[in-house]
Amino acid sequence: MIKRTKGVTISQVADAAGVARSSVSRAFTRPDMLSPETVERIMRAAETLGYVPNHTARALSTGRHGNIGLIVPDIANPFFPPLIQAAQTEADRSDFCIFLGNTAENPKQEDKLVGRFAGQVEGLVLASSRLSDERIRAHATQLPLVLINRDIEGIPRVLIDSSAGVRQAVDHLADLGHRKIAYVSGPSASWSNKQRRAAIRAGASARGMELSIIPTPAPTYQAGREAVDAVLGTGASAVVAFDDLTAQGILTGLAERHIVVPRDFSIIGCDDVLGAVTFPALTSVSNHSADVGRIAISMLLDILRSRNVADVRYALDTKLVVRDTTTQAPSIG
Amino acid sequence: MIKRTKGVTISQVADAAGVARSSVSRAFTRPDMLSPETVERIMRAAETLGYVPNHTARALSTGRHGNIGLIVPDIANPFFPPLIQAAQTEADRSDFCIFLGNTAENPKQEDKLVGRFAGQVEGLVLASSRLSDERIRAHATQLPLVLINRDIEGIPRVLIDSSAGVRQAVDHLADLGHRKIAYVSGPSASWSNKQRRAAIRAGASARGMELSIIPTPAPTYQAGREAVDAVLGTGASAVVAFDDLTAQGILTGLAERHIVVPRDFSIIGCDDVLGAVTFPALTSVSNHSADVGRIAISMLLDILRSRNVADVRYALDTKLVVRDTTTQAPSIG
DNA sequence: GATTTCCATGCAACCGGTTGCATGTCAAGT
DNA sequence: ACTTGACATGCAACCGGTTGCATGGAAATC
Repeated sequence: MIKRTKGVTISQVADAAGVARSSVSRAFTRPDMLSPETVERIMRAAETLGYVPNHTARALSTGRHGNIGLIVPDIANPFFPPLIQAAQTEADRSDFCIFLGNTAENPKQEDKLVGRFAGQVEGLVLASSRLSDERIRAHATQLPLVLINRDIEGIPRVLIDSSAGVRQAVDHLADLGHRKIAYVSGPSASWSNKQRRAAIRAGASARGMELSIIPTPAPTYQAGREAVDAVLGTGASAVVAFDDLTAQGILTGLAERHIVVPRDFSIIGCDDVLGAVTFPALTSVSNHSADVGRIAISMLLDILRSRNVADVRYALDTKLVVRDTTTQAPSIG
Repeated sequence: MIKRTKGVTISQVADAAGVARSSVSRAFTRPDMLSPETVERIMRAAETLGYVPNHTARALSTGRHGNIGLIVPDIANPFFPPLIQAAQTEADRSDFCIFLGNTAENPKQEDKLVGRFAGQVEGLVLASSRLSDERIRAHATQLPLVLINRDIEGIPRVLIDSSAGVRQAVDHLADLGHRKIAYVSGPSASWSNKQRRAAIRAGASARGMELSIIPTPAPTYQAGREAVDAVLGTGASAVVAFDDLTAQGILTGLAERHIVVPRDFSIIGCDDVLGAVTFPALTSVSNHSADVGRIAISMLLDILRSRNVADVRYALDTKLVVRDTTTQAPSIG
C-alpha cells in the first residue's frame, strides 16, 4: 500500500527558509531579482521539503497555464498520430503541454470537448474539424484557435493543399492509359474531401477521362472494403481513394475478389501514411501531416505571444508518390 | 479578424443579480440551498452576461479539476486507439475529462509528462509504462495511479494476461505439425513481452517444439519487416510475433521474398487489432484493449471517490482467434 | 560625512471561485 | 405574545500562488 504525500505549499518553504512567500515565488520565477545566496537557501529548503509549485494556483494568478489543446476526429486514423507527435514536440520546445482530445468524428463530442478544454488551455488547435463554420467562429471568440484542414476566413489555418498532388495522380493514371476512373470519397463535412473531389473532377475532365464518384460513410478501412463492388460496377480500371486507409480497404476488397493489383487494377491513396505498410506498397499523394502539426502549434504559440490574431492561411503543397499499386491499364497492357 | 471576449466573473453576475458572490456560486453548485426564485434570477443574469465558471479557480479552491491523465507509449500503435476511446467514454460518464500524453516510447519523456500532468489531473493511468518500478512507485506517492499492463504490487493495475492465448497459439501451431517456431519479441521494458515470451517458452517446451527468440528494437511494422531474415534463418516454419504491428511487418517481409502465407509459412500476431485489416487476415491472440481502458478508468474513478488505494490486480483473459495466416506445416502439408 | 541611488526583500492585494459560520426572517410550536 | 427552528442569504477566510509598491540598508556620489 502506497501512501500519498500531500502538497507542500509556498508558505511552508518560506517559513523553512526564513523569507517571505513572495521571495520563494521569485526564487522560482525570477531568480535574478534575488541575491544568489537567498535563492540558494530557498532552493535548498524547497528541495528538502519536496516542494513543487502548484500549477493550478499559478495559472489562476497569471492566467497562463502553459497548456494547449489539440482536438482530432479520430486518433485511430493513421493520418493523425504523426501530426500529434510533431505537435507535441513543437509545443515541448516552448514548454507547453498538449492536451489531446478525440471526437470520434462526432460534432457534438467535439463541441463538448472544446468547451471543456477552453477553461484549461491557452489556445486550441482543431484538426479536420467536423463542426459548422458558425460553431467554430463562436469558439474562436472564446480563445485563440488554429485550424488544420479547414478554411475559414479570419481564423488562422494551415491546410494541406492536395490539388497539385491529386492532379498529378490523375495525370499519372491518364498517362498509363486509364480511361475510366473512380474516386472513393470521404466525409462530406471534410474540407479535404471537397478539395480532392474538385481536383480530381478538374483533372479527369482535362484529360478526357470518365469519372465516377463513390460515396462512403467515413474514411475507414471497412468503408473502403465495402466500396469495392460499387467501384467495380463503374467499369473503372483505376481508383483514387480519399485517404490511404480507405485505399487499404479497397486493396483487401480487390484481393478478396482475386483481382491482382496492379496488374488488373490500379489504386492510388491520399495522405501517404500507409504507403510502406501495405502490400503491394501503395501509390499515394504525399502530405505533410507532421509538418502541419508542427506549423499549427508554432502558429498558435506566436498568437499567444503577440496577443493578436492575424488572418494567416498557410497552405502546404503535395505531390504524387508512385509505388507499386499503379501500372498500365489492362486493356492496353 | 475575430475579437476575443474576456472572462465574466462571479462578482459581475452577483452585482447584476443583486446578490452576494457566494449565492452565485451556490446557484451553480448547490442550487437546492437557494430559493428557486433566486436561482432563477442568478441564472438569468449569468446567461445575459455570458458567464462561465472559471475552471482553474474552482479547481484551486476545491482541489478537484475533474481531469484524469492517460499516458501511452505510442498513439500510432493500433493497440492504443481503442483503449483511448474506451477510456474517454468511461471518463465522460462521470464527467471527467481525459488528458492524453504520448511518450514516443521514451522513458524520459514519460517522466516529464507525468510530472507535468501531476498538477492538473486528479489521477493518472499509465498504459504499458516503460518507466522503472522505482519511478512508478515514486509517482504513485504523488497522485492516484492505475497501471495498464504493468504488474507492480501495491499499485492498482489491470493486465491483459496473454498466457492462455499464447499457449493456445503454440498448441495450434503444434497441432498443425510445426516443429520449429520463432518468437519475434517486443520491447525489453514491456511487461507484456516478458509474459508472452514466458508463455511461448513454456508452451514450446511442453509440446516438444524448437523455439528461437528474435529480438526487435521496438514493436513496429518496420521492425517486423526487418526481422524476417533472422526468422527465416532459424529454419522455423511458423512465427509468433509480439504484436499485430510486428506481424504485419513480417507479413510484408515474407511477401517481398515471395513466400506465400499461409502455404509456405504460418504467422500469428498478438493483440488482435489488425486481424481484419491485413491480407490474408491475421491469426492473432485476442485482447480486450477497449475493456482495459474502460476498466482502468473506472478503477481510478473509484479510487478518487473513496480516497483510498486498494491493491487491486485485475487480469483479463485472452484466447486465440484463428484466421487465414496459419495452416499445416509445409513438410507435412 | 551627508545625500542619493540601487538592490534585495517584505507587505498586501489580487486571481475567481468555495464554504463554514453568522445573521436575519418568517412560520410553527406552546 | 415569546421562544424555537428552519431556511435563505451574506460575510469573510481560504485555496496557493504572483506582483506592484513600499521599505530599509548598503554602496555610490559629491
